[in-house]
Amino acid sequence: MKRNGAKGAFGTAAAGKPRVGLRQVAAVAGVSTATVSRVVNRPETVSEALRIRVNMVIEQLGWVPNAAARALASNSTGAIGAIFPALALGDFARAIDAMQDALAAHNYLLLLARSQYDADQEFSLARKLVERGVDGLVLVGGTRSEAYDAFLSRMEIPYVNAFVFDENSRAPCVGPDNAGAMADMVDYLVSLGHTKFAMIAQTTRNNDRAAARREGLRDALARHGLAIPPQSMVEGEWSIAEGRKLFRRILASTPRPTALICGNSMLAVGAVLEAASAGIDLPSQMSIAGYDDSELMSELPLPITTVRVDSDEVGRVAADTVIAMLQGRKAEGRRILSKVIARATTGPAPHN
Amino acid sequence: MKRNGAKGAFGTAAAGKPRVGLRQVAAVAGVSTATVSRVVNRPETVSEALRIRVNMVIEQLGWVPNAAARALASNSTGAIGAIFPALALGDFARAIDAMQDALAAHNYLLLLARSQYDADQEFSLARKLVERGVDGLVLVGGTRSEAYDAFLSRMEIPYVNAFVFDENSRAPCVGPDNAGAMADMVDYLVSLGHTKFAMIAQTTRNNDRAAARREGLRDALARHGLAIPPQSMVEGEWSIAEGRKLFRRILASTPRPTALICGNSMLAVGAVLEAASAGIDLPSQMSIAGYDDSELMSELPLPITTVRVDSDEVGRVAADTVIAMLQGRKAEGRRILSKVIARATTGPAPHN
DNA sequence: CTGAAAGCGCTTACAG
DNA sequence: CTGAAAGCGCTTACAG
Repeated sequence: MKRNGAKGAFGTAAAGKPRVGLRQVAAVAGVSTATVSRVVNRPETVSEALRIRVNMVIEQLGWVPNAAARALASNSTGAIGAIFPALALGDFARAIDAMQDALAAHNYLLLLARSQYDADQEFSLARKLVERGVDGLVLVGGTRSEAYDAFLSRMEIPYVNAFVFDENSRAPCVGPDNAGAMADMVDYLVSLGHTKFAMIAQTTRNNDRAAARREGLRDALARHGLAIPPQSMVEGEWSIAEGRKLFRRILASTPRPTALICGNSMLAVGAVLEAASAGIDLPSQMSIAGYDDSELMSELPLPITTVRVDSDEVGRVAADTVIAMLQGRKAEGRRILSKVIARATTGPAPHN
Repeated sequence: MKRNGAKGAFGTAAAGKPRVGLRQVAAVAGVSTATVSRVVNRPETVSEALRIRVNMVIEQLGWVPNAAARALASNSTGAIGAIFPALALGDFARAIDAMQDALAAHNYLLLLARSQYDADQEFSLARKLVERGVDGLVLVGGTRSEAYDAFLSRMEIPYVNAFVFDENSRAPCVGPDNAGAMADMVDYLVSLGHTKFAMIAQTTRNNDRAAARREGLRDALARHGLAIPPQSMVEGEWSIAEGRKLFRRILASTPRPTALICGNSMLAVGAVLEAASAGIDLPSQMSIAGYDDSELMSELPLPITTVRVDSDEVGRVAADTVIAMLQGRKAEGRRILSKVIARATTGPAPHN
């Protein structure tokens, strides 16, 4: 049941437009369709004369190969899917950029989706991407429902967990040691004499990175014989306004902490700005630290102490790892380094 | 040349895995492949009994349709491509989020790519997206090379120009009147008595929005009998550090302007911060205004005057417009409103 | 190095 | 409402 008005290698001139396809290219060039395909996909297997001739015809006819047909025939789409909770947050944005570059270098296209920190939405997007035939997947975090996990292994699709690191994960992980990063921050602040801590964590629901950071902080404090009282542990999203509001809450709690750790850069900026509004001098009266080193953290009048994660590296390595898996090479995952960047908002604990 | 070890409707049980497909679903359900397809795509055309039976089998077998095959057979992929210069900049990030939601509501998937303000890269990404079979395209801006333009019309793919507005464009435009937005800002500042202007424009290369804003500013000034001297017109990227650096340059130029307009929010933040460092009081000694209303603009100690564009609306309407075109409905494009938000960084011109 | 032809997994007019 | 079957536009073993 032909959809075109005519048939045969040349016959399509009748109704509608000829819709140039590989078949027409082959006909005009006087070669088989196999040869055209080879010129495009494995040019080294074709004689130079034919290669040149075919390429000229392709150019002249302006043929654009149909990726759906190619995917169907070759069982591979040349696309990698990535699902991020959000696209515009500092660390993620940088990783996405780096990932796209790394994939492009290997001629893969990145299909990007955003789950809004919603587990169901992520699963549903993963299904859509797989249906659409991505060859591999980059996911954020390593915690998912049984059904989602089962789906992933049933589909036998290679994927990596980004922004987390766990050697025992079933999929390769490419990310920082979230708990360890926070422990480093705690150690740094304890070394400054702080004993009364508070935290404005990033919402931990559907966010195993944030949860790991919170636990990392708790464990590190415990190691020093310290603890955070419940009223000094709050959660917020990713905004300056939220950081301000929650800082007020922390301030009202007793005992007033001398060291506040924020779960992301925007919360930290909000807290620092609100401290100024409240007339609290940093760091003499209180130390504030963040997580994620966006430009804002260093450019504000009071540069903010934070944890820097090489997010470009996360994106680049995540991309390379999926590609390695697709090529059947060993894919190991990699722990990405993080480090405390001490700046003006932290200092020795005030004397009592 | 079968790739599977066996053939026939049931025969694939041999080697490898059965790879459940529509064919197996049909066989198990005891219906034709046509019926399975209808159950999935036009369920209302199938009797309830069959629909239920088939859906159970689909569920039980965990069948995931192959989008490549579907695209090839139906000549439509259910995907819309979008190419943005960058993904994480305030206005773009918001538009992308809104676009994704609007597309998802119509069951379209968004394929997102990033051109880095590079015209060649954009053209090449457009080709890749079209090869990959997107049904439509959302592009940023309305200026492109002849070859790119020709490609777009040859492919007969519906697309919209986002973030610009031009009634005479060959494709529907969904965006603000960039020149008019800047003219409004000029009018506002002139009404405050300013006559000596400077601008830190966003780089205008490959950016017709930034160019339009610069020209809009020039024209508006001319209407008031004013002009910007060359040394008071500089260009920068999207960063606080750049805003700081260029503010220093503006400050060193003669005559020193009393009103500075910045091409984006980060440049404005940098300029405002650097003004503070330079001991220049805003707005008594100088007025500074930005463009784009990110959270930063209102949350810093000195809230910054800016132009707000409803970017969510840009994304939403752009998505709806492409969908309308795909459905063969009239697609008109739409001018998105922008408005000046006066805040603390602007005020009456200082007396000489 | 090149070609003839089957097959990838769906959709959809056509006939009933 | 349902089914038999052609066709979507490529790729790729197989044979030469």
